[in-house]
Amino acid sequence: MGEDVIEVKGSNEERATVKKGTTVGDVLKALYGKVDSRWIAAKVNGDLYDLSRPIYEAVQVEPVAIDSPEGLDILRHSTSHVMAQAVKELFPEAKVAIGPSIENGFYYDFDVSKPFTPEDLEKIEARMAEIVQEHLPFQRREMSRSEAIEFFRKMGETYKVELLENMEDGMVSLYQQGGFVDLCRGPHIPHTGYIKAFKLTGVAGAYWRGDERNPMLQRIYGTAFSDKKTLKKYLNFLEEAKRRDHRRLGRELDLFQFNEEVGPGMVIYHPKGAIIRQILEAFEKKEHLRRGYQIVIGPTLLKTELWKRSGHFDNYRENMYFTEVEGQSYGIKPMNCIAHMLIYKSKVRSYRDLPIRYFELGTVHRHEKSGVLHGLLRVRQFTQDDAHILCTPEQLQDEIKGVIDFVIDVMGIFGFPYEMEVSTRPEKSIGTDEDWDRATSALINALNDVGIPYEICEGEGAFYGPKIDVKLRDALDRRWQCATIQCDFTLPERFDLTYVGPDGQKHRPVMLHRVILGAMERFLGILIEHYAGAFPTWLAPVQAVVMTVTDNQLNYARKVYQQLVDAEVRVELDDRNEKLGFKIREAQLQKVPYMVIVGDREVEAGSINPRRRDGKQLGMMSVGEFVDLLERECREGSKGRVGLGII
RNA sequence: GCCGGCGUAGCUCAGCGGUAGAGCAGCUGAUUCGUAAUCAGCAGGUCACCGGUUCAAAUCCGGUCGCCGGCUCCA
Repeated sequence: MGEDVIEVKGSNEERATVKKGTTVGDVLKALYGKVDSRWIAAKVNGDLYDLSRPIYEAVQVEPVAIDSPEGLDILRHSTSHVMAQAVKELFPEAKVAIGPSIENGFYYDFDVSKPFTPEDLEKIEARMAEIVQEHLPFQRREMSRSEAIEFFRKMGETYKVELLENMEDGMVSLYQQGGFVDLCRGPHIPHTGYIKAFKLTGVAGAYWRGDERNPMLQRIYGTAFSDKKTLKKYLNFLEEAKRRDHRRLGRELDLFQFNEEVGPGMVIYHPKGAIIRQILEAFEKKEHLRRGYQIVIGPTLLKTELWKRSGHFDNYRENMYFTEVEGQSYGIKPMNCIAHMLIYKSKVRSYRDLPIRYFELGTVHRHEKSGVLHGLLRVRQFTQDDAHILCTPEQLQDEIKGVIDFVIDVMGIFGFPYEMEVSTRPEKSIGTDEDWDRATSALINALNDVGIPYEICEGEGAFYGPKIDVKLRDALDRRWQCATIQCDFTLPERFDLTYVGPDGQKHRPVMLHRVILGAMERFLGILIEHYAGAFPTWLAPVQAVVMTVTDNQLNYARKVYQQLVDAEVRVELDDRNEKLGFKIREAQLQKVPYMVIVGDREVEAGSINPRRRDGKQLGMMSVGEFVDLLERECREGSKGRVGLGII
């Protein structure tokens, strides 16, 4: 083989020999014998490369298509560069910060004296469309970091300079399309013409480097897809999500309200919302009792002295509400742990008593910043399905595993997809390294034991210990923390909790805070969006509506209604003087699982005629048969845990 | 808390310096009807709140409160 040629491999058996310095694009052509217009970049020995980049060594090359996950990432990243170009052309004084691709799109942050208006966005979008038409190539070049610093300093791009100054690399890469140059690792699409479908979706303030002490930049969000059809599909999904929004469904289904006169972040449950919560709470009590938890109830108001001892006053004061009664300062609980500590302390505990698991549906108040409130998903008063487990260090891992199993079991019943994260020691934290290591590995070992995937979030733990968080997604795919399992080293110590070991000596128990659903409010919000308001029968606030064809069947319908009430079915009677179709439509819009139709034929036969929410008519049956059917359906939907009449 | 947008009837929205509107919901009456909207009539508003500009403010300006989308923070 000559010195100026190299052998390259494809992803399967493809082989080719090319000259040194051949571009990635030409290598692909040699390997696969074709040029696919969907190919926008390639993986060279696993690293992403531009098609225009030359190859000098024997490598393995694999194409990246524009509609693959990695391809979409590249496309969106390139689109963010095009947006930045348009912004720089229209607003030359704007300084650019960062512009990555994100889940479902991209953004770019700019420092501008005046925030962008929606009209600005239209202009930017229009200019971007022109740039796309120009088919400007993305050109890569490399320079030393110090050269790059000088380069961007001359341009007045102070944010790029700051980024570069914080980098370690000796060489950095720059990308240019048209007159716009950006510091960037790449790769990019070959030219701007590859952008077939994009849309700017919004503008918002965002702190430089995500730190609220830094200046606020203007962030423009957008998205891009490989073709117009998929973009359309995505925009439709956003429309669909609006219809699933729990705030909208909460009003339409008469579940709850927020009231300006009451105050922000305070939920008022209407009868139909309250009954769902009652079902969830009844379900939770049963599930906890059968797993060896004891139900306890603590007070809402505790003396401020106690919050000082627990550390909340020092670490959590801004989020707490305080009040004064008879010259004594009290704090409203933002967490439920304190009373549980005091219950533990109420007598001498033996190692034989452990583990102790205290469960409380505890209502807490947290003064959340006004801008973060969000329907039921982020409120100021909420009820946690909270528990504190006190155990010996030896029992810790099994206890964690027990909680993980509990979470998996419950999520399985609701059919939620979820993601788990382990958060490790943050900078600002207390406790010894040994404690942290032991607890962190206990969490990780337990997850490995159970065999479910998880992400590690370095430095994201609570100041008092590492934790496992379980995240659920709302209708818009935003992630919300629900279940959490947190180790705590400080509270057992601050409250001097002990147990007597087999050696007759006092020992310090280990403590876990944990919630399964998290907050009832947040969980209900996710629940509403997950089912789009069409709750399964075991959770539906109204399981059936009895409706007559004409007023002639009213007396009979009232009897049927009463029989269903007696069987503990959540049932309503629609005795309005309306046509059947109208009543069905209303029940349908209320997403009631069953409509129980009663006409002359049913009166005659002493039966009822149920119609399911999906339109299926079940035919005539007796009330008893219908009750059995509902009971069965509740049991099936809740994996056997909940039947009729749970409360 | 920060950046931007928005607050008109119970709900969805129109009106954007010159007498507050529609559809749905509600009420009354008629109709007695078989699986997603029967017909007719009636009633319903401090245009979020406070202040300013103007002969005149729902409309323009400022402030407050609330909501929405983000950022930061979190169950």
